[in-house]
Amino acid sequence: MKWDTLDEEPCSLSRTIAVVGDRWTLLILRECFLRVRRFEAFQSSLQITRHLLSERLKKLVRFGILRRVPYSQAPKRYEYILTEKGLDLYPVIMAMVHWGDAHMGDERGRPLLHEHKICGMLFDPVMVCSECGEPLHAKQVHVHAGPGGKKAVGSVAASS
Amino acid sequence: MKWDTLDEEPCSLSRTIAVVGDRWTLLILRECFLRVRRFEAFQSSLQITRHLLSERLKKLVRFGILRRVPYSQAPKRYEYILTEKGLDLYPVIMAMVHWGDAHMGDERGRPLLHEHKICGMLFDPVMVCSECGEPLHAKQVHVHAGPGGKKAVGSVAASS
DNA sequence: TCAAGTTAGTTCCTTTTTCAGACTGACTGT
DNA sequence: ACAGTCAGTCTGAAAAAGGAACTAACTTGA
Repeated sequence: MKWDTLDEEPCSLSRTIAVVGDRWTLLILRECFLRVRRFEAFQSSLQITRHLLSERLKKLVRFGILRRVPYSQAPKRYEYILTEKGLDLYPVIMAMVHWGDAHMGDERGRPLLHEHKICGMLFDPVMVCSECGEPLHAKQVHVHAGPGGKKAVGSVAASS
Repeated sequence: MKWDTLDEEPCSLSRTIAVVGDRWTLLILRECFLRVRRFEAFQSSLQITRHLLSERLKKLVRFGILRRVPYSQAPKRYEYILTEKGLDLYPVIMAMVHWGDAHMGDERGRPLLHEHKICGMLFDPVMVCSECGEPLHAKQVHVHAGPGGKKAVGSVAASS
């Protein structure tokens, strides 16, 4: 598996990793979800080197996750705004936040709490089945080769 | 933000990234969920260098995501098995797979299909609110500083 | 009008990580 | 005795990341 052709693998996880699976990308996206939009703001809140930030923003624009939108003509200045494709990464980030809350916490409690504006409650994100609505567990899922797949694979029962 | 102290940041996303946010770890975990357990099997299916595989497995054991279990005494041989903490990463991987299916597909269709053994249907994973059960969207979530947080932050309305 | 500040990068050099592949050691099966 | 398996380790080269100064095009305030 080559790192620079990961987005051509017949595996949706590989393709996602090709986009968000490097050292800074998910942290940049967290800032986007916290409404950070400008180069200097990303740089100072993440302490990422300017060079790498520049590269990562270009990559996210290239993959259609951020849009580079001018907000000043002279001098030319741009801000970076999540597209629909970028907004759709919210579940990925929330899944990681939730795992961190559950398994990487310290004695001080969780760093952030999330309130659902729809119901007004503090909540945790839960991954459910689109068909029956039940929470998903690895051992209850069976994998089939799809049309874009290479070969059949067994059931995704986790090593127990 | 330093890469090697990311797991001490007051941010659950950073802490999760400290564990699974490097070049190979999530791909190794995908193999674990596909019931791969042995060094040679990881190596040949991922084409990862043996050195890096060894490092990554050690790291996953150190963080309590895999257990190193002997299956042969002479010669000493071990296999790597997901712990509960590791199994709990399933939603992270499924969220990424689903995003890849939705946004990185090619003309051939999705590589894998998932069947929920509970209801028998092919499904997509959906992230919902633990309190009201509605699907989550970034713009409907408001963030508050929690006990382990540093400072208050605004609402997570995505840059629109 | 002139110096200082802001913003969005680029350039250069050093350090760290990753890659590719050979090598080791303890066995097994024939 | 000899090839093969398995789980790694070692080494040197290549790629990526880090740190910090520099550039370009303005704006602001004195």
